Amino acid sequence: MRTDVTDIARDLLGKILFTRQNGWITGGLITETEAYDGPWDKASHAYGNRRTARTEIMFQKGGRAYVYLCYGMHHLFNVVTGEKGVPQAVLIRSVRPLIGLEHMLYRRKSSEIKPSLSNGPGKLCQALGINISFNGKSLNGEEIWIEEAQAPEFHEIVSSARIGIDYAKEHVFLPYRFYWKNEPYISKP
DNA sequence: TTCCCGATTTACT
DNA sequence: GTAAATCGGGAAA
Repeated sequence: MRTDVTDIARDLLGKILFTRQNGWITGGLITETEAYDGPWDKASHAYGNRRTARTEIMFQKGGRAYVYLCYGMHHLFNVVTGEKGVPQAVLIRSVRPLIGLEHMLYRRKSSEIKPSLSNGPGKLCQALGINISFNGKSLNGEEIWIEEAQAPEFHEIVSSARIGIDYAKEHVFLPYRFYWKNEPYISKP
Protein backbone atom coordinates (compact mmCIF):
# COMPACT_ATOMS: atom_id res chain seq x y z
CA MET A 1 0.00 0.00 0.00
CA ARG A 2 1.37 3.35 -1.04
CA THR A 3 1.17 6.31 1.25
CA ASP A 4 1.71 9.33 -0.96
CA VAL A 5 -1.65 10.75 -1.95
CA THR A 6 -0.60 11.39 -5.56
CA ASP A 7 0.50 7.76 -5.89
CA ILE A 8 -2.84 6.64 -4.49
CA ALA A 9 -4.66 8.90 -6.96
CA ARG A 10 -2.74 7.18 -9.76
CA ASP A 11 -3.40 3.71 -8.39
CA LEU A 12 -7.14 4.32 -8.14
CA LEU A 13 -7.34 4.60 -11.93
CA GLY A 14 -8.71 1.32 -13.26
CA LYS A 15 -10.34 0.27 -10.01
CA ILE A 16 -14.11 -0.03 -9.76
CA LEU A 17 -16.24 2.14 -7.47
CA PHE A 18 -19.41 0.39 -6.32
CA THR A 19 -22.49 1.60 -4.45
CA ARG A 20 -25.49 -0.29 -3.09
CA GLN A 21 -28.68 1.67 -2.52
CA ASN A 22 -32.22 0.30 -2.28
CA GLY A 23 -30.81 -3.06 -3.30
CA TRP A 24 -29.46 -1.55 -6.48
CA ILE A 25 -25.79 -2.19 -7.10
CA THR A 26 -24.06 0.18 -9.49
CA GLY A 27 -20.38 0.38 -10.36
CA GLY A 28 -18.08 2.42 -12.53
CA LEU A 29 -14.48 2.14 -13.68
CA ILE A 30 -12.44 5.02 -12.27
CA THR A 31 -10.85 6.93 -15.16
CA GLU A 32 -9.95 10.32 -13.65
CA THR A 33 -8.83 11.43 -10.17
CA GLU A 34 -7.34 14.42 -8.38
CA ALA A 35 -5.13 14.44 -5.28
CA TYR A 36 -5.66 16.90 -2.43
CA ASP A 37 -2.66 16.94 -0.12
CA GLY A 38 -3.47 18.94 2.99
CA PRO A 39 -2.57 20.70 5.14
CA TRP A 40 -0.13 22.58 2.91
CA ASP A 41 -2.20 22.29 -0.30
CA LYS A 42 -4.13 25.53 -0.79
CA ALA A 43 -6.70 23.76 -2.98
CA SER A 44 -7.65 21.41 -0.15
CA HIS A 45 -10.56 22.07 2.17
CA ALA A 46 -8.19 21.10 4.98
CA TYR A 47 -5.53 23.66 4.02
CA GLY A 48 -3.66 24.89 7.08
CA ASN A 49 -5.14 22.05 9.12
CA ARG A 50 -8.53 23.76 8.93
CA ARG A 51 -10.53 21.40 11.08
CA THR A 52 -14.29 21.84 11.10
CA ALA A 53 -17.38 19.66 11.16
CA ARG A 54 -17.14 19.28 7.40
CA THR A 55 -13.41 18.61 7.08
CA GLU A 56 -13.19 16.38 10.16
CA ILE A 57 -13.62 13.25 8.05
CA MET A 58 -10.44 14.04 6.11
CA PHE A 59 -8.44 13.83 9.34
CA GLN A 60 -9.59 10.28 9.98
CA LYS A 61 -7.65 7.22 8.89
CA GLY A 62 -7.97 6.47 5.19
CA GLY A 63 -10.61 4.17 3.77
CA ARG A 64 -13.67 6.34 4.22
CA ALA A 65 -15.80 8.46 1.93
CA TYR A 66 -15.71 12.26 2.04
CA VAL A 67 -18.81 13.60 0.31
CA TYR A 68 -19.88 17.21 0.25
CA LEU A 69 -22.27 19.51 -1.55
CA CYS A 70 -20.81 21.95 -4.04
CA TYR A 71 -22.52 24.95 -5.65
CA GLY A 72 -25.57 24.09 -3.62
CA MET A 73 -26.61 21.30 -5.96
CA HIS A 74 -23.90 18.77 -6.73
CA HIS A 75 -22.32 16.09 -4.60
CA LEU A 76 -18.61 15.37 -4.96
CA PHE A 77 -17.06 12.11 -3.81
CA ASN A 78 -13.56 11.71 -2.36
CA VAL A 79 -11.62 8.80 -0.91
CA VAL A 80 -9.90 9.67 2.37
CA THR A 81 -6.37 8.28 2.10
CA GLY A 82 -4.14 9.62 4.86
CA GLU A 83 -3.14 8.36 8.26
CA LYS A 84 -5.16 9.56 11.22
CA GLY A 85 -4.51 13.27 11.68
CA VAL A 86 -3.22 13.78 8.12
CA PRO A 87 -5.93 15.28 5.88
CA GLN A 88 -5.37 13.72 2.47
CA ALA A 89 -8.05 12.79 -0.04
CA VAL A 90 -8.52 11.83 -3.68
CA LEU A 91 -11.41 13.31 -5.64
CA ILE A 92 -12.98 10.94 -8.15
CA ARG A 93 -13.71 13.09 -11.20
CA SER A 94 -14.92 10.57 -13.77
CA VAL A 95 -15.96 6.93 -14.13
CA ARG A 96 -16.95 4.69 -17.02
CA PRO A 97 -20.30 2.95 -16.26
CA LEU A 98 -19.94 -0.83 -15.86
CA ILE A 99 -22.51 -2.30 -13.50
CA GLY A 100 -26.21 -1.49 -13.11
CA LEU A 101 -26.40 0.58 -16.25
CA GLU A 102 -30.19 0.84 -16.20
CA HIS A 103 -30.14 2.30 -12.68
CA MET A 104 -27.52 4.83 -13.69
CA LEU A 105 -29.61 5.87 -16.67
CA TYR A 106 -32.67 6.24 -14.44
CA ARG A 107 -30.82 8.37 -11.90
CA ARG A 108 -29.39 10.57 -14.64
CA LYS A 109 -32.73 10.76 -16.46
CA SER A 110 -31.06 9.57 -19.62
CA SER A 111 -31.79 6.81 -22.10
CA GLU A 112 -28.38 6.37 -23.66
CA ILE A 113 -24.99 5.26 -22.34
CA LYS A 114 -22.65 8.07 -23.25
CA PRO A 115 -19.76 10.00 -21.65
CA SER A 116 -22.01 12.77 -20.33
CA LEU A 117 -23.61 10.14 -18.09
CA SER A 118 -20.68 10.10 -15.66
CA ASN A 119 -17.74 12.16 -16.94
CA GLY A 120 -17.70 14.68 -14.12
CA PRO A 121 -17.49 14.62 -10.32
CA GLY A 122 -21.11 15.72 -9.85
CA LYS A 123 -22.40 13.50 -12.65
CA LEU A 124 -20.85 10.30 -11.37
CA CYS A 125 -22.26 10.90 -7.89
CA GLN A 126 -25.72 11.25 -9.38
CA ALA A 127 -25.22 8.15 -11.55
CA LEU A 128 -24.03 6.06 -8.59
CA GLY A 129 -26.61 7.48 -6.18
CA ILE A 130 -23.98 9.05 -3.92
CA ASN A 131 -25.35 11.80 -1.68
CA ILE A 132 -24.44 13.55 1.53
CA SER A 133 -25.58 10.58 3.61
CA PHE A 134 -22.54 8.66 2.31
CA ASN A 135 -20.20 11.13 4.01
CA GLY A 136 -17.96 9.39 6.53
CA LYS A 137 -19.03 5.89 5.55
CA SER A 138 -16.34 3.24 5.46
CA LEU A 139 -15.60 1.80 2.02
CA ASN A 140 -16.30 -1.64 3.45
CA GLY A 141 -18.69 -3.21 0.99
CA GLU A 142 -21.90 -2.31 2.80
CA GLU A 143 -23.08 0.72 0.83
CA ILE A 144 -19.96 1.87 -0.97
CA TRP A 145 -16.67 0.21 -1.78
CA ILE A 146 -13.83 -0.09 -4.30
CA GLU A 147 -12.70 -3.28 -6.03
CA GLU A 148 -9.81 -4.26 -8.24
CA ALA A 149 -10.82 -4.83 -11.84
CA GLN A 150 -10.81 -8.56 -12.72
CA ALA A 151 -9.23 -7.92 -16.09
CA PRO A 152 -7.19 -4.73 -15.67
CA GLU A 153 -6.88 -2.56 -18.76
CA PHE A 154 -3.62 -0.97 -19.72
CA HIS A 155 -3.76 2.75 -20.35
CA GLU A 156 -1.20 5.49 -20.57
CA ILE A 157 -1.69 7.82 -17.60
CA VAL A 158 -1.56 11.57 -18.16
CA SER A 159 -1.27 14.19 -15.41
CA SER A 160 -2.34 17.82 -15.51
CA ALA A 161 -3.36 20.74 -13.34
CA ARG A 162 -6.50 20.31 -11.28
CA ILE A 163 -9.86 21.69 -12.37
CA GLY A 164 -11.89 24.48 -10.81
CA ILE A 165 -9.45 25.54 -8.12
CA ASP A 166 -8.48 29.03 -9.26
CA TYR A 167 -8.62 30.15 -5.64
CA ALA A 168 -5.58 27.99 -4.81
CA LYS A 169 -3.11 30.56 -6.17
CA GLU A 170 0.40 29.13 -6.56
CA HIS A 171 -0.91 25.58 -6.22
CA VAL A 172 -3.24 25.87 -9.21
CA PHE A 173 -0.72 24.33 -11.58
CA LEU A 174 0.43 21.36 -9.51
CA PRO A 175 0.10 18.22 -11.71
CA TYR A 176 -2.24 16.49 -9.27
CA ARG A 177 -4.91 15.42 -11.76
CA PHE A 178 -4.53 11.96 -13.30
CA TYR A 179 -6.48 10.39 -16.13
CA TRP A 180 -6.26 7.89 -18.96
CA LYS A 181 -5.08 9.03 -22.35
CA ASN A 182 -7.67 8.44 -25.11
CA GLU A 183 -10.45 7.61 -22.63
CA PRO A 184 -13.88 9.03 -23.58
CA TYR A 185 -15.16 9.14 -19.99
CA ILE A 186 -13.07 12.14 -18.90
CA SER A 187 -14.44 15.42 -17.54
CA LYS A 188 -14.31 18.45 -19.77
CA PRO A 189 -13.36 21.73 -18.06
C1' DT B 1 -25.74 36.61 12.30
C1' DT B 2 -24.48 38.34 7.79
C1' DC B 3 -22.08 37.88 3.64
C1' DC B 4 -19.40 35.75 -0.03
C1' DC B 5 -18.49 32.17 -2.97
C1' DG B 6 -17.43 27.40 -4.39
C1' DA B 7 -13.03 20.59 -6.09
C1' DT B 8 -20.26 22.03 -11.15
C1' DT B 9 -23.76 21.14 -14.57
C1' DT B 10 -27.02 22.50 -17.79
C1' DA B 11 -29.56 25.29 -20.72
C1' DC B 12 -29.67 28.90 -23.69
C1' DT B 13 -27.94 32.82 -26.99
C1' DG C 1 -19.69 31.62 -25.40
C1' DT C 2 -22.43 33.16 -21.18
C1' DA C 3 -25.48 32.56 -17.34
C1' DA C 4 -28.63 30.55 -14.08
C1' DA C 5 -29.58 27.30 -10.55
C1' DT C 6 -29.06 27.01 -5.35
C1' DC C 7 -27.28 26.35 -0.35
C1' DG C 8 -24.11 25.34 3.32
C1' DG C 9 -19.43 26.25 5.02
C1' DG C 10 -16.24 29.45 6.65
C1' DA C 11 -14.70 34.00 7.77
C1' DA C 12 -15.75 38.43 9.31
C1' DA C 13 -18.16 41.25 12.37
